[in-house]
Amino acid sequence: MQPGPPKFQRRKDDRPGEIVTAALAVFSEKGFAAAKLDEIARRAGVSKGALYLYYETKEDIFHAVVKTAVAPNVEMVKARLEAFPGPFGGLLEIFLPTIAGVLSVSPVASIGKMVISEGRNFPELARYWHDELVTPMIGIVSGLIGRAQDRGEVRPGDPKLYAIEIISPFLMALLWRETFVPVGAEPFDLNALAAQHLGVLKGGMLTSNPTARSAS
Amino acid sequence: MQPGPPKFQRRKDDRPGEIVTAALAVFSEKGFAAAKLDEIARRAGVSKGALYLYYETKEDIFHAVVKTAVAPNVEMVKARLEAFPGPFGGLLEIFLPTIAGVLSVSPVASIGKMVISEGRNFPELARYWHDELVTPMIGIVSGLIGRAQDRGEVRPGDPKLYAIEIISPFLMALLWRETFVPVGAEPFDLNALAAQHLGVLKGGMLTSNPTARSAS
Amino acid sequence: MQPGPPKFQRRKDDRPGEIVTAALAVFSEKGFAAAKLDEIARRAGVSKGALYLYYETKEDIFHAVVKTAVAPNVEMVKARLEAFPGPFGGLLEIFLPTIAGVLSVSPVASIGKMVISEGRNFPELARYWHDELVTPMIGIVSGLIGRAQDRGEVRPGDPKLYAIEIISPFLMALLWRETFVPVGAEPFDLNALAAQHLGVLKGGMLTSNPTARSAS
Amino acid sequence: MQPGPPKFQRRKDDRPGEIVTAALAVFSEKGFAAAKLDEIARRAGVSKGALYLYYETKEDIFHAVVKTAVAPNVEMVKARLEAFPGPFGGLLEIFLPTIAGVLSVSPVASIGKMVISEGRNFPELARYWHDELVTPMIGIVSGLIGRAQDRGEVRPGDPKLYAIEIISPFLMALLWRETFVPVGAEPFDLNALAAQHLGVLKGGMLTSNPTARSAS
DNA sequence: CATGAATGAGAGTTCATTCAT
DNA sequence: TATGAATGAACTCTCATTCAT
Repeated sequence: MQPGPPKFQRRKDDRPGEIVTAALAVFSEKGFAAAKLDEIARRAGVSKGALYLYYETKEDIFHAVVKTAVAPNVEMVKARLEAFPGPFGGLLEIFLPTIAGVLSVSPVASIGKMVISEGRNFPELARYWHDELVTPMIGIVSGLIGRAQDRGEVRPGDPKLYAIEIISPFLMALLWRETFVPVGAEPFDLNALAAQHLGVLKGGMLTSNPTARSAS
Repeated sequence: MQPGPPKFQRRKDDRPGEIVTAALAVFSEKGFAAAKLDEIARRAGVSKGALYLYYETKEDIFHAVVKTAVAPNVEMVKARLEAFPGPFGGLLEIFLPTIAGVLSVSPVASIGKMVISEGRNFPELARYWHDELVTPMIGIVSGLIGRAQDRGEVRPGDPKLYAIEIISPFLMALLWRETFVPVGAEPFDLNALAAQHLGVLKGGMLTSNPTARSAS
Repeated sequence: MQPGPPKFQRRKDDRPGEIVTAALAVFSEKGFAAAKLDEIARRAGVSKGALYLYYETKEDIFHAVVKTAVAPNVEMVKARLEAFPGPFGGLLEIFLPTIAGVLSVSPVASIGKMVISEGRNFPELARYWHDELVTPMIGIVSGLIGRAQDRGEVRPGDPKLYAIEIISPFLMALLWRETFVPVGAEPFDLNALAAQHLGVLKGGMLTSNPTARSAS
Repeated sequence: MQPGPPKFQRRKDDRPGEIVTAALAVFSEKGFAAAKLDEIARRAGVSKGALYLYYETKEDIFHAVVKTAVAPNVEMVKARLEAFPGPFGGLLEIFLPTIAGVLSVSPVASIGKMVISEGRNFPELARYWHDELVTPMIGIVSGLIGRAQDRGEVRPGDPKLYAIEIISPFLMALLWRETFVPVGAEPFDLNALAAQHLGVLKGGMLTSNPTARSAS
């Protein structure tokens, strides 16, 4: 009789992390309701009962998954954006490809789609994302745009709507990837999108003579 | 009271239509899994058993709902877009506000969100939408853009990506409305968005001298 | 292929009654926690799911069972007791055997034991029984005793404590039957108990000269 | 500090006793099924796993609790009762208040209620209590009554039923306290009950001239 | 066609019990 | 001995689907 893997396994305190990782995968594949705790447990390598050592309910696990994506990101992005030295056009040149890259690898994308999908049934989560991630992000970008307008770099217009302009093609590409690529659609080339989007924004959002700004 | 006509045959007997209408409301409020057939039947004014006289399963009803939005729209939009006489810039001027208007009232918006939300669990639906609605629409717009590029009205670049550029802010506004407005967020002013978006596209996508080269 | 019993059976409105009857049996045999809905359903001849067409939760079924015993009894007993024409001693002669008889056949006995057993975990039920059954009953009996004292038939003393005296041997016999008889103990002869109890009460609670009462 | 005695051997190491004490509290508050081993362990100040070093199963702990109450009591009570010198009436005068006192403080009361509540599910325990505690007690009292009858102190009648008469009001008061007092009912004054009960028994059970026939 | 009571498989959750440490 | 993280069987409850009427 081979000893095989022991029935009871390690009991580390990275269990919550493993569970959240497994849950993220299952929730984002199936949605909240269709996700089975059995499968989350299996993928996390624990028994179903073990989930309840760390989380109170299925919904609680879902909350943990959604909140995972938020905390570490906002401050870092804010710091990097606000520390950028050059003009707004230069910032776009740097950051559009960065967004494209982040969306390709980060779980933020999957989680964002989950928030969109399940927001109606979990208003607290929608509110949490709105308050903790989306509003701050838009605030940061709007602020940068407003200051760029003061400097004459960006045309007149509502900075929030400009922020939407900047982000929305990436959101659409993300949803495309999650929705239509699995059924055979061609995925968008995020780098090409970033490049072409940069062109549109330079031509349509920035002023043609950025040197006209009041203080050089 | 004549015994001739059987009572009054109370309505056009558009039971399937009534069921789909009720189902659209419930599915878009709750999502597929959380929608109860009891509620759909109640809103449709029929018994739960009656649903099964017209549809085989819950999923079947969902399919019917999703397909509803597609058929009548594509051909009409295509006809109107391709019949537009003026230059591409003029077309944008007309159609951006139209898109804004349609998204405000049409069920296409709700259904689109449903497709995004539930696509993973119902690949046939994702494929159906992709094949029947999204791809044709993008094809139409890409075609217009391509011809406008031939006429020198639109800058060089991938017409499909330009199509994304055009649509994506409206998609984002729609998702914003469905996701964050219910938890207290400010909705976007779709008309203002259309106006500002038009400005960006004119500056960033169109050429400044469209008549420059009539034939390439 | 024999038709056999149809899979779906009658749908009368005496289902609640059948369920409560089955539930009474199971709850009183096993206690609340150890009673399985599977068994209640099986004994009621319905599926597990059918229970939920009539009751919201297991606890709800338990409530229904407990309340069953109360309503029809109090008023009837009160009427009969208060309509009794003769002296208190005669009333005891009639009613002690009656109590013995009722406890032998009525579900009140089982339910009473359930209330005692589960009262801690279901305070509402304890309160309900206290308010609706026990307190009224004791009130009635105390009232009779008080008036008998006024007539000089019953010795001085707290009428409520006398009421306890009257009832308690029957309660004890009931609990004996439910607790020890199933493991082989000899059951009490309720009639003999009633007779001997009557003797004790006549000698120890009633006055020796009932004719001394003020109004004869 | 001498290295001799190993540390201080912190306590008498009466773990089983501590566990039983904790378990008594939890079982009598919640009943068997609703009692959680987690809570017993917590109250006993040990880990959940430690319970299994001393007892095989939850049921085993329950057994230990129930048996606790029995052993030390029977012999002592028997000795004291049988050593009582005076007539039966005098014995009642002494012992009724004693019973009242014991029921107020001893865990026997709680355990007795547990046996009543859970007896159906644990027949061995019912049998154990019946055989080891209840039957002996009733035997002792019946014997005393029988001898008192022989001495002409107690009226004719089944001694066992007289024993029931004597005890049952206290049992009822106990169950009242456990069941209805927690939901707001007035508790019985056990001393008043003992006094009034004594009066009833003297009048209804004892003869008026105990010395009449010394030997029958 | 239409009803809605009834079904039963399947889900989330609990908790006595086990075992690696 | 002692711990407490981990297990997994069992339970209550839900709801899409079916069928007697």
